[in-house]
Amino acid sequence: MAKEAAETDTRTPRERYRAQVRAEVKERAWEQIATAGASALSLNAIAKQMGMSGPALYRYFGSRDELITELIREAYRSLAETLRTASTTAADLAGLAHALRGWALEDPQRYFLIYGTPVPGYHAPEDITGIASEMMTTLLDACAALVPDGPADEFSAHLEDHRDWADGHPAPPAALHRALAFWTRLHGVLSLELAGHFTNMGFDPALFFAAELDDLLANRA
Amino acid sequence: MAKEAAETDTRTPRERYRAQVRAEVKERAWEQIATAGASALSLNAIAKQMGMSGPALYRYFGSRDELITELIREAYRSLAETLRTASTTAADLAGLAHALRGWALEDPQRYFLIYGTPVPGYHAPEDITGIASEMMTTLLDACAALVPDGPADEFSAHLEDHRDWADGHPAPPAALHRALAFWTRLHGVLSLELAGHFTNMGFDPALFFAAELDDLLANRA
DNA sequence: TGTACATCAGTGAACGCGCGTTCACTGATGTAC
DNA sequence: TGTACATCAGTGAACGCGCGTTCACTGATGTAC
Repeated sequence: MAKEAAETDTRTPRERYRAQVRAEVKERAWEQIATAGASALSLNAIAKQMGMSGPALYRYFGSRDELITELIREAYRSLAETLRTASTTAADLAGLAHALRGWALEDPQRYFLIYGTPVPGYHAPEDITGIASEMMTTLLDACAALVPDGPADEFSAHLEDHRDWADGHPAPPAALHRALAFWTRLHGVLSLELAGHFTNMGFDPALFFAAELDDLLANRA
Repeated sequence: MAKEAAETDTRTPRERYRAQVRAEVKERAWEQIATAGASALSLNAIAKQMGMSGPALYRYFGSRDELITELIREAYRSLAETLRTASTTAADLAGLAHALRGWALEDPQRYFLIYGTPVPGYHAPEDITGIASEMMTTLLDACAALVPDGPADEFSAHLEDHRDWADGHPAPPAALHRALAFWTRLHGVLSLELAGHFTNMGFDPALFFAAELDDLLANRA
């Protein structure tokens, strides 16, 4: 999945085993999250599921919070990776949009883990911010390729002076604006769809998503 | 707040007292939700805060779930009411948008209670759907007043045949489309803002919200 | 106005549950000579 | 190749916690005659 498979594994058997158990713990955790949401995630339950005792997991994760943090990292990485892959096969915004939607529908609770209701107490470690913004790079690439740097609207002007989040990306302000709108508009549709707010409303969520995407693609200044 | 104050109160003292305690329970519940999120809501904690024993609350609410359901109802009603009020003073979409934003910022966790991550197990009682869609009526009124029923795009055509959710509202398809977009786009910006995804990004969320609103107001077919 | 009864708010004890987490320990696996 | 030691995965018992919820009961408040 990540590294190229060719290079020989220099890890000791113990290290390999550790990594394997850690992976299984996370796998079970994802199952739990998919079924009952992140708030229901329980170390003891995972341990039981794996046929071991609760305290055993403390060999692998320092605490419940540490596990959740790791899962959040994994989710952000997975999303970024998905978009990156999509951008290599079809480097347009439509491709990214559908990759995003697919990723979200694949596991709604994973989507909500990163973009859903924040737990008032929890504060993510610093490195998360960086990983979270990785996906923006792909988005900005696609937007920069598209926008003809037309006359900037008011907010684009504001973005020109507040582009820290773009992390040095050379995209013109209009592209920054479009990347932001891409993100928030599709999130708007997706999150409401995943949360079930469209059920019983009658229309087809996929068509609505497509319509929002079309509007995003329409290049008007 | 609700009914006109003039009409004499026909309730017995006991009924009045009951209503008062119920109200206080809900008030404390809202405090708890605002501070620690809905998942942390605890009947026992509320009871302790009110200086009574845990089981006492079961005189007022059948269960924890019943209390939460009541809070959800209250949130939907409050939002609908807020928009309704806004529409009487300034009956345009901009007024509604700012009322919505104000309402959301007033208590982010209340916003998330209805529009945030759904708990996989929980299923709201039927009457909630109706209350939830009340706010749509106000939205549709404002949109119908605005849209000149121009040539419909593809999704509007789809909406023409799938307008159950509009509950008989006579708004033209383009207005339906705009009402939906209004809802989901502003939700997109708001929910990400409230969840803190814009912090450290540098730009001003209020300006971005305004930009999205402007785009919504721009009348193009 | 006073007495007899019904209603109902609130208490305290209890049940059963699962949680995160610590600790001292066993036993297997790896390492060094 | 064999022995002595160190590392470390996993166990079981335990702590303390708070939760939702039930139940039998007390005592105050309201109602009917």
